[in-house]
Order: sequence, then C-alpha cells, then structure tokens
Amino acid sequence: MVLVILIMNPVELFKCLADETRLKSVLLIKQKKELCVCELMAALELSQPKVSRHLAQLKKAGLLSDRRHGQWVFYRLNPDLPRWCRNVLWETIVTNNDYLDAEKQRLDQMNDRPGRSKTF
Amino acid sequence: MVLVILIMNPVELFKCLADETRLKSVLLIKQKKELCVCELMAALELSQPKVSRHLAQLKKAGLLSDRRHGQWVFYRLNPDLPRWCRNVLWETIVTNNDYLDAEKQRLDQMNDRPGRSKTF
DNA sequence: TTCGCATATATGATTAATCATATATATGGT
DNA sequence: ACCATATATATGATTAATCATATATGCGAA
Repeated sequence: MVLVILIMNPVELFKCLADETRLKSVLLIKQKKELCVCELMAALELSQPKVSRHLAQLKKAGLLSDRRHGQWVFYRLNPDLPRWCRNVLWETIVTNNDYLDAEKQRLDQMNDRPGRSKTF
Repeated sequence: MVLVILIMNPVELFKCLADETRLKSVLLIKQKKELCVCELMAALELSQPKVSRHLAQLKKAGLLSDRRHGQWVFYRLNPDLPRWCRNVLWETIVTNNDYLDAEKQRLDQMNDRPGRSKTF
C-alpha cells in the first residue's frame, strides 16, 4: 500500500500561476485532460523551449505530471494535486470563461495533432 | 446610481498572492476584517517600509482598500473585489488553517493595538 | 493658538535578487 | 537520420529590499 501526500505551499501554488504562460498551460491542460508540448506551442503561439521550460517548472512544483507516448510527452494535472488547488483552478476557469478562447480555437484548428494511446 | 465593476485579471491576482508578505497580509486582513500597517508589522515581524510597500501594491491592484482613522491607516479587502477572488482566498484559508498561526498569535500578544472607531 | 516633538505611514533612490527569454546544444525515441 | 522535447548558458527585464527622507496626524506646553 502506498500513501501519497503532496503538500502544496500556498505561495508556491500562486507563484506557479503568476505567469501567463504557466497559468494558461495549466488551465488548458485541466480542461483538455492532457496536452503535449507541441499542442501547447500551437495553442499559445510560443517557442518550444519556452513551453518546455515552464512545463518542467510546473512538474517540479508538483502541479503537473507527464507520460511519454512515442515521441510525445503528454502533461496532465498531477493526480495527487490537493483538492484545494483544483478548486482554485476551477474558480479561475468558470469565472474567466473567455480567457482561453483564442488558445482553444488555435488548438482546434491545429492539424496533425498527435494521437493518444488509450492504454497508459 | 453608481455601478462599480472591478475587473481582476487572473494573472494579476496570482501575482499579488505569489509573495509571502502579500499573501499573509491579505489572508490576515480577510480574517481580521481590518488591519493597520503597525499591526501587520507586529504580526509578520517585518519592517515598516516593507509592509507599506506591499500594501500599496495590493491596493493599486484593487485587492485592498484603505481608510485613515486618526494616525492610522486601516486596510481591508476591497468591497468590490469579485466573488471568484474571494473564493480563491477562502479556499486557501480553510485548507491551510495553520499557515497563519504564528502571525495570529503575535497579533493577539501585541500591546497598544490601535482602537477602531465604529463610525466610518 | 502655535510650536515642537512623537508616532504612523508613504515614497524616492539605490542596490540586489529573481525571473523570463533566446539561442544553441543535447537527449531519447522511432 | 529525423522528430519531439529538454537543458545550458547568457542576457534582459521585472521585482524586491534597504536606507533615508517626507508627509500627516496627535498631543502637550508655552
């Protein structure tokens, strides 16, 4: 039996969310369940190193987890992320509905989006 | 009739909360309803300019409002602060109960705390 | 009332630290 | 080899801390 406890210091959470690239990445990932670097590049219109660096930071802080599938690395919310952190994200999303409109549109219009395997 | 609308950009909110001095100030103020600079100095054990600067920043961002009463300036949450911002603060407080224990204790032990006027 | 001083808070100026970005390079999987 | 992603280094930009000083109020004495 494994007991996983992820402690998220309040300031650490807010530092993660205090940058537009990181905030939009997290909110998009939460809504789309899972996104890879190249999808975020397209949605946010940002360079690969920039996206990658911020995702690494979010993963290090415990906000995200990743899995490799073929040549892609998919990021999702860390399943062990405390409830209160999810609630903060939820509050942010429902009240700022249109905040990610452009990004979602770009994501939908992206072609050659990598396929997910159902098994992981 | 006056219609007040305060728009709070998500990133701006999180930037406000991404610093320990500011986060603790805001959370303490929310719970104590109203605090002046010298009370926060005692609770947080920080210098006067440091507290004052961060409060000014929070006020400028729209998170706090202030009123002068005698020689003191009391800060409280901006009454026009959007519901979702209050909810984020609430989530943070209820889940991180002990985060402000030391600060509250110092506040309670502070002597010569300035008195509030009931009329403002 | 006016003067002088104490207290509370704010702000300018400077320095230090932190953070974000770009470019180049490396790694790991197919 | 090629593609997706990661990381190292350098640099620029933003942010914070500190010290010194300024403003504002309150109080008591002349």
